[in-house]
Amino acid sequence: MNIGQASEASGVSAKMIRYYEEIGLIRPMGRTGNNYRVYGDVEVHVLRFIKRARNLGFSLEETERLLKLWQDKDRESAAVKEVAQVHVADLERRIAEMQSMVKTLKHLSHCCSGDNRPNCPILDDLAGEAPHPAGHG
Amino acid sequence: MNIGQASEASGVSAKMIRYYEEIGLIRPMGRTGNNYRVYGDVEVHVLRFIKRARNLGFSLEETERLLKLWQDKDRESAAVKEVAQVHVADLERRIAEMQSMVKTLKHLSHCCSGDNRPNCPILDDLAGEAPHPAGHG
DNA sequence: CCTTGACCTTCCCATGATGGGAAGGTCCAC
DNA sequence: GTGGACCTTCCCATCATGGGAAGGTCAAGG
Repeated sequence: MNIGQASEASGVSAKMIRYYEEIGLIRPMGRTGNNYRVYGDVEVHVLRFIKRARNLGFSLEETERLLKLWQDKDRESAAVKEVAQVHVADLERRIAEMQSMVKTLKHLSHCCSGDNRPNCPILDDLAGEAPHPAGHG
Repeated sequence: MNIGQASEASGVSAKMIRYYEEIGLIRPMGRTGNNYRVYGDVEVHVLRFIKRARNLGFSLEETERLLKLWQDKDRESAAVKEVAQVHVADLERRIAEMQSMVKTLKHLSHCCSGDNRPNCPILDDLAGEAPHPAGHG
């Protein structure tokens, strides 16, 4: 299987497959005589694993840890759970941060007439002249 | 006022102040004879505006639009509201995406014994062998 | 007057994950 | 043998930010 077919089968772009190889996330693939990378079902399975991890928001660094744990038959599931829980905590922190932004923005938008007049509480807030400061950071 | 003092007064790093100037977000500052940038209260106010916009999650491109609207006394508040609402929609989309990840991850973590045994539903899911596929993307 | 330290300047590089595209080699089908 | 669809490597861009080097400037204190 060439890289294009592996890409098709895994949902990971050929560009990314080469990149993952470059950064050591996946092993350098064997090459045919014409210098083409060759993939088998095992490699496609790894790529799909990576893609799913990425879809769940894991960084490539976290994905690498998960991949190693997956391939380590002596792993402790606690280690996997730890990676997941740290990631969940990070997601929840970012969600809370964004929700706070949304809350402020919705309030300001609600207070904005949104017509052809120039007066605008959103700009007033950003300019630091409003009763409802931005307050995020 | 030198760039260090403007940074102190605005909360924007000197590095970023120069960058904002470079990309045209703020006007190139006047220089003293020794080539130092000089800032006044007006510039600090602009920098604080930018910082607040960034704290609310606006991109620099959106911030530039807001800045121009702020400085346009003939603006229509509808234009400002539009920028804010588009941004809110984007935030909400990203929040929903992350919440979906959290939901899946919490479920998988809950099903994981998290002890010294290797069996792990989190890895099973990532490997595509689980009854609860990742399903994000 | 000279040193020291705290500023300032520009320039290059790095992040994280991804895409675009150029220039060149290869292979298959017609 | 030719065209098109692949493959290869290499460089550049994104977005916003920081690090750090190399060199200029200034103020305070000896």
